[in-house]
Amino acid sequence: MGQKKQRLLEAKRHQSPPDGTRTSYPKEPRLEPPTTLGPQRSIYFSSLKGRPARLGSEFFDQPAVSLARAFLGQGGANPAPSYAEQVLVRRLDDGTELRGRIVETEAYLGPEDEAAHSRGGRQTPRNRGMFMKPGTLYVYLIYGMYFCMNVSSQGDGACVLLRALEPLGGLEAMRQLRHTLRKGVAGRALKDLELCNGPSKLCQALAIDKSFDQRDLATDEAVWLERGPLGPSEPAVVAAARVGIGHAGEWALKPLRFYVQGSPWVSVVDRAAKRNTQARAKASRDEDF
DNA sequence: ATTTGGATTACCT
DNA sequence: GGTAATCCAAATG
Repeated sequence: MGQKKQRLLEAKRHQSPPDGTRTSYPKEPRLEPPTTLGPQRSIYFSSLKGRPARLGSEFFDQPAVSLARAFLGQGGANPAPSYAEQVLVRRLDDGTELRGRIVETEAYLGPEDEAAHSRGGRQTPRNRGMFMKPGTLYVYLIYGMYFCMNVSSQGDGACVLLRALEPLGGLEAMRQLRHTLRKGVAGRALKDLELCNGPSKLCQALAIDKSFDQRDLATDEAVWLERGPLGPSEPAVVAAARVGIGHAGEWALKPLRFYVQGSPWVSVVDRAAKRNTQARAKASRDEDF
């Protein structure tokens, strides 16, 4: 009931931060600028003051939890005072660039993490990417039909799963990719919110498949990471239990999933965290009076 | 050589 | 809230 309303309120709040500049979510499907020709600007430099937009290997060389938060624009190895949420960019063969701000991640810590594919130090042909240098992609097939995309971090067998993006560019191409790659023939058009709000959905939307396994996010021509626009402050990040790992005992409960608080683009909102947030918000409202 | 199950999604009641 | 879909690869014999 109040569920939907709450979500709208959250979206709205996040849409219009008090001081404006940080984030703005499109109110309606936005038509993309022409994507017919090759890049109209360099892949490596954005218009932002000549600052290199592409993140290099050093960014990925931090522990999994730190990297998982850094993807969301929080602390970590970002040179202060840079509080940028990171943008994943995928350049299709025809030159179309698809962009999405990373809003949800999960950290997998390596051998000791019972929920990780690398648990117990298992190293197999499939999960080799987890053990390669930070910034290496680990893409694997799940449930026989979907892909998940991870980025290797510092630490043996540690990596970060990308779980959700806020689509920023190439939305129509994403919609088409999702439409054609989706299993059902069925066909209502997907809402913007449905494009990238899940680990396998974002892989479909960006046309990421097994062929991207073990590629280097720092140097690959078809996929890379850019610093988003700088914000005045770090985004609020929620830490919650990871999704879809019923087994793994105590490890299933650890707060190793991270998402941008209040973002409507997140795949799963943590109920407990949400209640706490509301309680805090209410408390601070009450204090204001 | 066989068996088992999954870091999910979409559609059902 | 429940569950079918779908197949690779890890685990086991």
